[in-house]
Amino acid sequence: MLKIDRILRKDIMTSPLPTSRCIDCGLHKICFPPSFEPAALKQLGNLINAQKVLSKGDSIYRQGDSSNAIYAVRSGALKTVMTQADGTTQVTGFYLPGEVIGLDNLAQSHCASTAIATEKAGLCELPVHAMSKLSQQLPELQSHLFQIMSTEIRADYQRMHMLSQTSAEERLVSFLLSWSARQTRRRLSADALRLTMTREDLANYLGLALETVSRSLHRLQADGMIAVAGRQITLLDQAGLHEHLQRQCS
Amino acid sequence: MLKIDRILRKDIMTSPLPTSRCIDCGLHKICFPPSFEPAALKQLGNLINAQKVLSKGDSIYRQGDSSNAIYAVRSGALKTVMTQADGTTQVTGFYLPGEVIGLDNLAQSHCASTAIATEKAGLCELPVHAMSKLSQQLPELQSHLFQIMSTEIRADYQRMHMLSQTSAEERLVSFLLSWSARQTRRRLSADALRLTMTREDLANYLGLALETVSRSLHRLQADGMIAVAGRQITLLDQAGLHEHLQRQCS
DNA sequence: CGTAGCATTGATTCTCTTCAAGAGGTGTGG
DNA sequence: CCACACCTCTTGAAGAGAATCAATGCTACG
Repeated sequence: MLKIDRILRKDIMTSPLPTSRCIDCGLHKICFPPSFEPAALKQLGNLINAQKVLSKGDSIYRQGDSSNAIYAVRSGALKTVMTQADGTTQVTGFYLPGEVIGLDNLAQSHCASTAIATEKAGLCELPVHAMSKLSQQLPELQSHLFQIMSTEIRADYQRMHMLSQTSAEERLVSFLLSWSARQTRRRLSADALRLTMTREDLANYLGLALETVSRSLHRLQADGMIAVAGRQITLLDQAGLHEHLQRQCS
Repeated sequence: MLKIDRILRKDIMTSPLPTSRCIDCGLHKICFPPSFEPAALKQLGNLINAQKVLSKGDSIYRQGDSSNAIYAVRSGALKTVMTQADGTTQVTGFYLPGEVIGLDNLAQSHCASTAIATEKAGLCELPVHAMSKLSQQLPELQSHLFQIMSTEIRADYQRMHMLSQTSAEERLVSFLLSWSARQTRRRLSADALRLTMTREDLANYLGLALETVSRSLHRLQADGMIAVAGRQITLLDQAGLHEHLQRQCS
């Protein structure tokens, strides 16, 4: 018998649980550091209360929803978007398998953003309450949560620097290199990038106009640094790209 | 007998501990939510291993230092600064009494930024290790830490939106209003702001040139929204300032 | 095969930066 | 107590980079 907690949107499927054990998941070494004992992983797996499947365009939670879970991405890709009081929006992040969504909702009553699948995606739902409790017993889990949150904060500072101090081209380069690093983490090619978002979302994320993204990519291609084929981007000269970031100082 | 763990800089004073009990601190209702039991507060106070006093320009920790504590500001003001690989810097935050510095170092081995007093400041040092342990016993402390971290992440998203989507004037206005809110939290005037940083640091924080900050303040003054007298800024028309942010959409 | 969403390219406009000079304010030493 | 130096802030003029407006091209999906 399938216990369906609550169907938020008609098109979010809740699959049965038998395979929902972290230890069986090919991503567990990415989601959680190797220091985790199998026993701990099993406990963690036990508290996953549902695996969700989203089709492109579906949202796993929406801004204003009451927040009671965080999510680990198993497959596919998502973005998070915040709508401001003035109606403008900000894309706050892109998420790939092995990454965690919803840290900004942890210990908060309502969601501050909306998480949308940019392609068909599968997620594990981790109820906040149960996870807090488990963290009380597993110091390594608590510490891991502190760690991914502080890492997120650091990454945010990095991004603010990028948004406020660098040129359009530099932003693109730094984004591409970080995307490459994320692909590497997933054991994918460091050079053949497959972007999961539209130019518009990327532009919003980088604080640029979408035309500027297009033009900057074009310029990088003209310089022989990359090859652009729609969302398929190949890094031809990683060293050169890194140099691009080390702005020449006097 | 005074146990001095380690003096990082010659000019950081370590004062004796007798008054280091949160419950005695006028700020404890700001540092920690009212839900904290007196007993919990006392335990927390017990783990403060030093109160530090910094004079203007001193740093409590530096980028690259090994990180083993977070800090609560008791008095004065500080800023945090990150130096990038390319030598440029980013001011990542300004801190006032009752606020917590160093969340980005929690569960990380090294500090990613430097915390500098922008005026004489007093801080409580909270050793991370002891605090993690205590969080294992006090669910409310763990939850409070999760909460301030997720709040920080949300604020960062907000700031990214500001940095990437708004005009110089809007950034100033949004900064002034948020500064006003922070003064209110400390039961200070919501209108008579006393900024603690130079125009240069503010400009860097907002992603602008310092000349632009100066000019934008001038314009806001000309519009009768504020009165500028160096770092003393008076909000003359809060409603008008709020309108400034609700960009007129079609 | 046609349409809709996504992406590229071009021309123009505008905001902010940069460079430059000078004014105000503060602290230190004579 | 004043003078000088240093730091901070203001103001002006010129230029650069990105946004905006507009049109066209591409691709994928029904």
